[in-house]
Amino acid sequence: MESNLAVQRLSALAQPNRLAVFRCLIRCGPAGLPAGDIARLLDVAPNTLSAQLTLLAQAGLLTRRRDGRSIVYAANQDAMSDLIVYLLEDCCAGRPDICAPIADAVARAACC
Amino acid sequence: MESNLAVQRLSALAQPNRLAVFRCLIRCGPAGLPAGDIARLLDVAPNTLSAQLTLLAQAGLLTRRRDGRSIVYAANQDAMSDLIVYLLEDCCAGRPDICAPIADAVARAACC
DNA sequence: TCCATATTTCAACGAATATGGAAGTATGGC
DNA sequence: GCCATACTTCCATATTCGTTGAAATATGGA
Repeated sequence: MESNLAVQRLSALAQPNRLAVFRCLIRCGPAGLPAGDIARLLDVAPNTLSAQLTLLAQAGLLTRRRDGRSIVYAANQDAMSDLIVYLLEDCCAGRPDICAPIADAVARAACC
Repeated sequence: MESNLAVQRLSALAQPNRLAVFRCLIRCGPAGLPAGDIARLLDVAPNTLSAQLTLLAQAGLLTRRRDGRSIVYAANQDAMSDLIVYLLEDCCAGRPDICAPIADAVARAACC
């Protein structure tokens, strides 16, 4: 993954509403949610939310598809794993004792 | 981890220079690097870098200690693991098939 | 076709951020 | 004490970001 893309994704997530949107969609899984439902759930103006969704989608963190009058957004898990892998890269310079704590934490986080 | 803290950490990482600083320090491990060395490595003005280091440290992503005339910065791995755990939280709403790809990617990323 | 719903785009404003010059603080050596 | 080194803090400026009202687009139903 390129550094620019990582920054773009981190920027997209680095805002309270956008992080909430993303986490909400992560929990929804591939089914996703229409923009309107997200706006209601998070109590954000539709046009404001639209800008936020666009930003997340441009960063590759969300996918969008039309379903009738609604536009359904869903989290892109690959983008998320790529970002995490990038952040963990080269974390111990070959010394396992250094990054063992991180590896442990990640293993515990595996939710399934 | 609180949402606010997650946003603060994501914001701190969401800038090319700061991400480079953090990755550089992750690779250095607990030994860390003096501010001046980082400035030279990344070719950033000392005062600009100082502001960036302060921001990363305030987010808890870096620790600092004085060593003679130098101030040595090191990556805080716990902060990083906490952030990653937070980002992975609730990722599959109880359905293992959904987040298996993420779990796989993270397992592959375990560098040691 | 006409209307209502769902969402986006545009333009503009205030707020927050990034950077750099200049001055300040802390440490170590003479 | 004095000076050089290593960083930081302060301040001003330019840029970017987030939000909102208003207008535009797309879809589905009567």
